[in-house]
Amino acid sequence: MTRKATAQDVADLAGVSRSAVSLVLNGRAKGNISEAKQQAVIDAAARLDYTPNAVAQGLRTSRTRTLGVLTWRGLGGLPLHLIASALQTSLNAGYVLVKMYAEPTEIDQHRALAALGNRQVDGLLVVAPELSDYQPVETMALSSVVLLNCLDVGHQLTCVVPDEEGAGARAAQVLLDRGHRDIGLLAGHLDHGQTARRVAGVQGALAAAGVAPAATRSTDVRVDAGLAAATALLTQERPPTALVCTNERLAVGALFAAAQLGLSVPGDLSLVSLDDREELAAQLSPALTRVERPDQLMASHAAELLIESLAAGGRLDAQRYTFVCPLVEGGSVAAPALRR
Amino acid sequence: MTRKATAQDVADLAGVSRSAVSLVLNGRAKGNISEAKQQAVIDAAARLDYTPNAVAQGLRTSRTRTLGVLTWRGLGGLPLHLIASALQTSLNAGYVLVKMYAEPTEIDQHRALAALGNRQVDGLLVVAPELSDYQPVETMALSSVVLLNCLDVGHQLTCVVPDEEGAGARAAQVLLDRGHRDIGLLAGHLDHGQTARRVAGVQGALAAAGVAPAATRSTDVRVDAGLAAATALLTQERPPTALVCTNERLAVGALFAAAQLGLSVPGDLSLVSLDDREELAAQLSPALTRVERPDQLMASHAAELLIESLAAGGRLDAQRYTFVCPLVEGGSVAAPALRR
DNA sequence: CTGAAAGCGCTTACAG
DNA sequence: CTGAAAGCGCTTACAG
Repeated sequence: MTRKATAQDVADLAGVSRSAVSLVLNGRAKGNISEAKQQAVIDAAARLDYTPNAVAQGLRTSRTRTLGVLTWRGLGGLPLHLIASALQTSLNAGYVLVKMYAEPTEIDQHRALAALGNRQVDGLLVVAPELSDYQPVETMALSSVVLLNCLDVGHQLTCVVPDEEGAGARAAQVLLDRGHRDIGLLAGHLDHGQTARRVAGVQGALAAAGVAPAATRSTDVRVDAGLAAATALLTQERPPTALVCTNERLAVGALFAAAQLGLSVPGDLSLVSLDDREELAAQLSPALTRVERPDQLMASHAAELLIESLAAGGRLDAQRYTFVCPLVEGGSVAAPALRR
Repeated sequence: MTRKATAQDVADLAGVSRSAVSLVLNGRAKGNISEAKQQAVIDAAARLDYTPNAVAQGLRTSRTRTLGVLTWRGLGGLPLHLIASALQTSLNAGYVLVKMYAEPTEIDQHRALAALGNRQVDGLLVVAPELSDYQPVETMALSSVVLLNCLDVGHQLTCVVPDEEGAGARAAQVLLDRGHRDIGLLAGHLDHGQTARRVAGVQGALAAAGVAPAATRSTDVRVDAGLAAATALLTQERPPTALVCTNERLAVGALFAAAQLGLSVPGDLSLVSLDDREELAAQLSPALTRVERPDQLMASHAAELLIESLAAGGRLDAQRYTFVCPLVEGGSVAAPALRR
């Protein structure tokens, strides 16, 4: 922020030309600049605390070492954790992120892409708040793009996504393995792609095991809604012995329902949650057995794909990288209690 | 991302010089360019979908319309919500944010500032995860800097902060007003600046009302720790009739404790929480009466201060803007139950 | 082995 | 009223 040294300053101090400074500092001095002068440049640069002006570099090379991030607000807000993880990886690689919000409408997307284009971003990361299909704006095909947590309907772009259906199946399987056959399901709205996939995974696993479909309550993804829905399920004539929750907040509500009904978890009721990395499930008592979305891994991978393709100067393939959601054992699952 | 039109392209199409394009598009044509040519430029720019290359503009004018954000990880993670709010405001004003993580150590801060300096950011927003004192790196004094959620110990910089002590006092006052005299306090670690301020506010209000200090439990800011601490307080010989929680996660724990002990809220126990805008308190049953930190207002204000000072070309004063944390009524406070 | 020159795309005095 | 020129700081062919 203070008046910065330029390559000319370094050249003057080292007694060489501006070009020599550039060559030495970019590692292309070998066979071009004498050893003595190389050292002089390095010393001068250190003395002046010189680092090249990235704006000028960007203009000259048309590589800004900047990545655009296009994101928008979902039911659970912005995908801040995904973006933060991608940022970490990018910073480590010397890239900087410029984030833009844009509703998934043509017009908004165009405006945002234009803004990023002006800034000469080298690549673009599209980060969805919840797993969904994505209709890319046409201009995207031309540049380096990676979709994170959404799928390109046209199969033209690289996508990094969690296996939400597998996550649902895994959650159900934990309960099946312990002997549960009456399983309830607390879910967000079913017309929501992410929820639909999770629910499909749960029901699919039950069907595969020859077990009746889970009695399902679909609500807002809120603690209080989860409490109400779980209470309704648990006060039925023949209540389930276990619940799967598609989101952490619903699981918090379910745990409240159990506490209010005097049910112990996992003694009277087993609970498994799918986890959006809000870090709630891990802090409950008992900590919930859960299937976690690997935000950190997915985001790092997406950023790396983008950065590596940039370094290689190559186009990205249209591959889909699907990440397994791992099971994390908590203390909320036990064998079902004997029926009264 | 596709090959963009340049000012030269517009000039060619409009039949004028490059300078004319620049003047017209920057609103400085008046008295310099004839009406007819102005219109020709405007039409040509529209036809070519021309917008000036921000990198070139930045190099030429040394104003990049980019703001640096310096932040780090606190006990509750990164201040993502504060940053998101600041981003919203900045984007609306045509500014873009470049975020850097840096531990609050000299060396890390220097490295991050150097990276931002290379990128020629116009100003800097320092965003702390929890209210704290901040020792600015010396180079900062020279540029446009606003501190968000932290205080410059040297009183040289503009700061935007919440009134945490006032928030604590307000929370306590709600309970005092309803007639509570036995008030317990669930707090994070007391050596933590933010927690210390909140606790001081609570105890100060009690003292001012001539009430005995709150029995205090200090724990990690986690749901399970809150549950354990609340259980301990509520199973004492003479339990408090109300609890203040310094954080939402502790409040969730307290509500679990009440549920497990068969205490109804607010019938048997009143609860007030300070709120870090995780939106948990609002979703509980009952929704908690709480004192909210106005993240949105603070962040917008900080961004606006910075952007306005940039537009005015002026230096920022070293003022401290302290934001009141407003009370939000929930359903978790009632008059104390009669003592058995 | 080294330095002078061109040029990325823009804005801004400066001649005419 | 208009166009040609300089220059922001850098990198990269290109002469010598």
